[in-house]
Amino acid sequence: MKKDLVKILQGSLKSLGISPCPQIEIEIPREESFGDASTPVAMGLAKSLKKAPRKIAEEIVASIKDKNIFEKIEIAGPGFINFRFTRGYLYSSLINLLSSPKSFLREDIGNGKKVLVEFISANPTGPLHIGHARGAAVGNALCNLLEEMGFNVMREYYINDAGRQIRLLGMSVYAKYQQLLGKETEFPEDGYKGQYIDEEASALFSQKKEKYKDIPFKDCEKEITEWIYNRMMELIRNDISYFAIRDFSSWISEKQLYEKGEVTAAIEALKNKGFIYEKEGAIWFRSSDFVDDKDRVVVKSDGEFTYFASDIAYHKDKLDRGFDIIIDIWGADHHGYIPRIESVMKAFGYDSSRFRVILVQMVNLLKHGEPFQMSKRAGNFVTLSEVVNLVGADNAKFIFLTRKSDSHLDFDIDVVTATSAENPVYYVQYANARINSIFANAKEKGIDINTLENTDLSALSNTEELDLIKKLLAYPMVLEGAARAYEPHRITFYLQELAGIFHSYYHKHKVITDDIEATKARLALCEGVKIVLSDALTILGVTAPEKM
RNA sequence: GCGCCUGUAGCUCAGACGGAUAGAGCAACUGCCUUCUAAGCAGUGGGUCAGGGGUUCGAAUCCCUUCAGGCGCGCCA
Repeated sequence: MKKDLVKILQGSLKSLGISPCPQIEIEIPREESFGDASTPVAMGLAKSLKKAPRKIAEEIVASIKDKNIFEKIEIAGPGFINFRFTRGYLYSSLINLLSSPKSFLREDIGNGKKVLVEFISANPTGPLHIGHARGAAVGNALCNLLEEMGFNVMREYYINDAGRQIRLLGMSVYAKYQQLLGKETEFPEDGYKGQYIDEEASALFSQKKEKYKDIPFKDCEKEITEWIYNRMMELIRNDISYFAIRDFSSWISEKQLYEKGEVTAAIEALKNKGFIYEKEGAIWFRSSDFVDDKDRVVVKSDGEFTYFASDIAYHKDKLDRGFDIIIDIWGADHHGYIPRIESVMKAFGYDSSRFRVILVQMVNLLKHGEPFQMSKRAGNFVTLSEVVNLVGADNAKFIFLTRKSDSHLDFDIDVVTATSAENPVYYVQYANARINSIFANAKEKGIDINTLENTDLSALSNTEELDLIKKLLAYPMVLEGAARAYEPHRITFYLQELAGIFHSYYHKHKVITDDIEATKARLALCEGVKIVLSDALTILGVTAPEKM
């Protein structure tokens, strides 16, 4: 729909001698009387052409050559051009959707551009929690979306396996293990205290028995941290797959960045560019030359690298791999890091408009409107797997995607588990299940549902049917907007609207009747709805059950 | 103190690059299962878009400012 309109308008503007051709916006007016689609393009041109917008609109309309897909074109308000499509156009569009869904629904805006999306990237020191779950849902959906829109997407998880934290984890397990063996051992001050640590210590014992009994930590540190690291990574991978997040295409280890000398090399590279200096025994990066408000230490005066140093190396590594667009998905509590990483990107000469951090806000877990603390299984936080057990993966993902990622989210267990309209995921899935049920019914009656794309649709004539078709035609625009803005939540809202129109239609009109022509036309419409519902749900990473 | 995010109906939130009379769900109230799934549908009420100023043909949207909430400001990770 948008494609067709833009093409027509471009031709029109060209014949009027307007160049360069401005970006042509198409919107779906919320008011039915304003037509099926609308463009404000004349208003945008008013300034540069020094003419009244309505006058320009008139000229544009007059110069449209091919008017046969329109029932009506009107100029309204301050200068909108409103289009009303003929039924014939709607029918043939629906046929196109049925016969080749992918090419009809997809606007290739990616052109194979290489995109890197890094998300979750939780420290391998424990199970994933509810905050990670939101980032996972957003990252997964965004990757799916971009991939569908023609980008070449790489999904990446960065593992902070080099620092103090992983060592602390090892120490915590070691201490618990010694305690199991009846040896009084001091538990590290900032050690990990979750119950999972106890379990890991028991597992260590049942696997290695008394191997480390009288061995001081420093002598078995390497073995134990490696052991627990592998266990934690397995735990995280399991959590990810339990949440039905698509596999990552790459896992980058911080430790390996050090081992391959990338950290030193990255700092060296910055030094060669003159962005590194020494002060008070430490090594600094001149981030304040760019967008940061102060310079940042990369090597401490005791000779240790800071966490930021490996981040520099990691982002340089991303740049070196030649991505056109680099997206980091972070918890909102890390927003203070954006300027320094942006500074790094700029220091390496990367156009920072191609780097984007998406912040995912905190999740407030509630039950019955009250803050909800779950079992202390993993210390003080709620784990992802517990959430999945409680509310289901589809449910949780959908809820996470019903907000823009940078707004706070109240996640109320009662609301989320309610099997009612309070719960949008069921509402949408239910529409799909109903359609399946209609098809099952049709099949039983011996109606051929395999060749619906050859159906004569002229029986589709009531408002609800035409509205449904128009809504389907708007779907590619939603996808495009969501992809350009990196906002998968727009799809969620669209889905609720589409499902709403369908439910209403379903209730008002019976699909299968004695009128075989009308029945087939309506089945074709249902097929269109089904295609779009399942397409969108798939992008969001949510299943579309056949039956509910 | 500085920076970032948020503030839209009683509640939870949408609002597309500045566009037309500001939207949805829930909650409240009224109806609808002999008919393809009632996890559904139809209807009613509900607003100073936090307040104030500015930019322009036009502002919930952009700029300034005040207020409220959250987060971040380390040679921590």
